[in-house]
Amino acid sequence: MRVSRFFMPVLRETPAEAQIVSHRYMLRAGLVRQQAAGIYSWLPLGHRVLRKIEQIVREEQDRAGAIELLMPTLQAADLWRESGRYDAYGKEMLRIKDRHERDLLYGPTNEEMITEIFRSAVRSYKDMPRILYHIQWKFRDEIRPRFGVMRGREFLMKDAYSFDLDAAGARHSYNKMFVAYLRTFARMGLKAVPMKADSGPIGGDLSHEFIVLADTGESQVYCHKDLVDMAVPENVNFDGDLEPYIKERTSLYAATDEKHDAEAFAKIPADKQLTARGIEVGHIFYFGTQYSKPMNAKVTAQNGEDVLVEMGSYGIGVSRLMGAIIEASHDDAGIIWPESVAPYRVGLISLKMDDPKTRQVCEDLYQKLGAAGVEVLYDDTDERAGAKFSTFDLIGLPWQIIVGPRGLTNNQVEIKNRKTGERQNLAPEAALDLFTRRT
RNA sequence: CGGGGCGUAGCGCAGCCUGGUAGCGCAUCUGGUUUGGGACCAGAGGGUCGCAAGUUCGAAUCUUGCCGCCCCGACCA
Repeated sequence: MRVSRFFMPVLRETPAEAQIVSHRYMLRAGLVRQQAAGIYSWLPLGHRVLRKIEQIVREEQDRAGAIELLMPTLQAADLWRESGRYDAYGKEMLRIKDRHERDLLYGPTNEEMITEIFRSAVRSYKDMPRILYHIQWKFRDEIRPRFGVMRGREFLMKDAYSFDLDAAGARHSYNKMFVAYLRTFARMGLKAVPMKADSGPIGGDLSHEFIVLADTGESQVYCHKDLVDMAVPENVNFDGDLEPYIKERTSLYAATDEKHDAEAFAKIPADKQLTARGIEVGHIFYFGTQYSKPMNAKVTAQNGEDVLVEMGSYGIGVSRLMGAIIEASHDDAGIIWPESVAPYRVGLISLKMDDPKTRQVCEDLYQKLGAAGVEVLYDDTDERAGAKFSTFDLIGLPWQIIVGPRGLTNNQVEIKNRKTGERQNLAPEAALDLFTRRT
């Protein structure tokens, strides 16, 4: 993409409403625009990041055996009356009437709907177990939205739901999601620690929150240091025994403020005690028959008896993750995107568009990088060098290729790593090779 | 919802206390000089001063009501 034809409204100054760093940079780098309290438009750069996060979530869900579908944002109130939650949910739920005065709601979550879909389609144990998920916009009318996209009212969420014949099966489904989450967050460059959690209004008795450690996190967390850098499970057989992966983590102390047990924490060796701030990016629940019972979701088991299905639900805050990633990865100049979610991998910066040699080398690099499938954002504008450097540091692409007449007198372009700040001078062909051979 | 604050040009702000018909920086446009870390000179455009009512000869400024946004708290992916 050429900057001269792109839509990337960067702000030199910070809008007054943005307090925390991720919010400030998201506005300044032109990732989002606020439309109302807690409701955002996703501008092209932000949209690309959102799609990349979403895709990582999708791939890891699929790998764990979950199946994607898509449910609507609007739901009929009757469905929620069946579970009893229409009245229980309170003002957080946005309630709407259609032209016929029928009660609708903008879904804050989808347990009822997925239970309805499942019960109407599945009769036999032979179609079990299943994990179904979708990635869809939700709305929760928070009393006070804040921190930009980190606590919006409208947000993109992956929510998965598991259906099993018995508690042991449900436990295995829970474990699948547990492991999938470890992999998902690690791929985004995040260190997410599973912590014991309250099951909250959704209910249930087995629940973990996945917390990203970041200084600006909204909640206080306590955990064993070894959890932070624990290796992510590779080559997992999701149909095999997953308990060892779970035990490895749950045997070490980790809790959010609400569940914190100071005595247990004190038993950790002092040099392993970690008190930090955290951002919740995922939450998994096992809740048994809490919805299948009132909604009468049953299947016939092998012995011919009808049994209520055992369920769990598993959320990831997809749009929130963008904020969390920035909180965890930035410096004074701007965002530092991990390569896996960066809107473009490479920024190609022409320092002097009216220098024929510079232009020719840039155009050639741009064309060849593109042909090789490297995502490149090419600044072909007449801006001054300093302005371009600042902009590219702000938007945080992992790599910059800086091309100017000074370097080209020695047939050199400069490669800058945004994260480390390391620079190296290479011939244009060598720079091209550096990015194309690794893809 | 309780407490605090803010709404004046695209962004950041001043002006309000003490009413007299709107200003600064950045950004934008034109011309020129510049050009490897947010240039300089000259000129130009751009504002229902959040909305409404009231007070007044006159309201960005005073009064009342409403709306929106931000921060702290209780709540949440």
